[in-house]
Amino acid sequence: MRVVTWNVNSLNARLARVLEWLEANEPDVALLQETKMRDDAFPVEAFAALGYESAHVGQGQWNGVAVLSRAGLADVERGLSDGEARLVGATCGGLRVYSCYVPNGRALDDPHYAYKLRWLDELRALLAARDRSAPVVVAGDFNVAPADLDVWDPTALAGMTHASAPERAALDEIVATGLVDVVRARHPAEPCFTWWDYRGGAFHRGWGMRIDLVYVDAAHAERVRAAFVDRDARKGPKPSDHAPVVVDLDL
DNA sequence: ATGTCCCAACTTTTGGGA
Repeated sequence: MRVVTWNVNSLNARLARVLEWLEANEPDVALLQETKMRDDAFPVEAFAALGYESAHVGQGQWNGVAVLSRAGLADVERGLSDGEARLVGATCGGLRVYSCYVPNGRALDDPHYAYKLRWLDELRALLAARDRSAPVVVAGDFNVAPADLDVWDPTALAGMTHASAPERAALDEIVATGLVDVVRARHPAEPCFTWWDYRGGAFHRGWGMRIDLVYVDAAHAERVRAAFVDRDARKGPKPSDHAPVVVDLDL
């Protein structure tokens, strides 16, 4: 079972690249974030032509998350209590998956930062209450770099969002529900960045962060056969500012 | 580091968000 998570930064702007990537990499399940479209605009047919069923939670201009699956798609779960289109869960052939788009936070003293922490805590509560009998993948754009290894220059992030202690503690609490960050588990020393700012030549300068994460429940983490970032997908014309993160599971 | 990209709209440029 190949699962990918990818913040596409507008599915309208990225559709050709997403379809091309799906054809080339053949994931069984794709978890998308920042589709930035309403449900009635979601390209159901384009994904169906590649063999994918889809579940989309959209709100229009901002946010928007989706699950695409070639392994079945049932028991769709839509959103948290905030009403924003930031979470969709589904069961794909026995695997429970969640596509997450965590609030950005904007700045440490911004109300949006407190909202980010509340949102992460609500996700933690949802995951703490999950059905433990099924394998689960929780993935997406968490807008948090879990450790200093996950940012190009920790000193540049001092006093900024994405690397603050409360955000990292919120991720730790999510992990404590019994999850494993499988990219970091398999690559303990490489940064494995997933996002680079469009500005300032950040990609070519190596100014990135690892904020797109894939968590697998601890009981199935040893079934991970590969976990990697497809950095090449950040290159070329009209890229997203995020790269896809791919995990292969032998379930 | 803030040099870009994407969206909406009182749209052909600006402002908000990331």
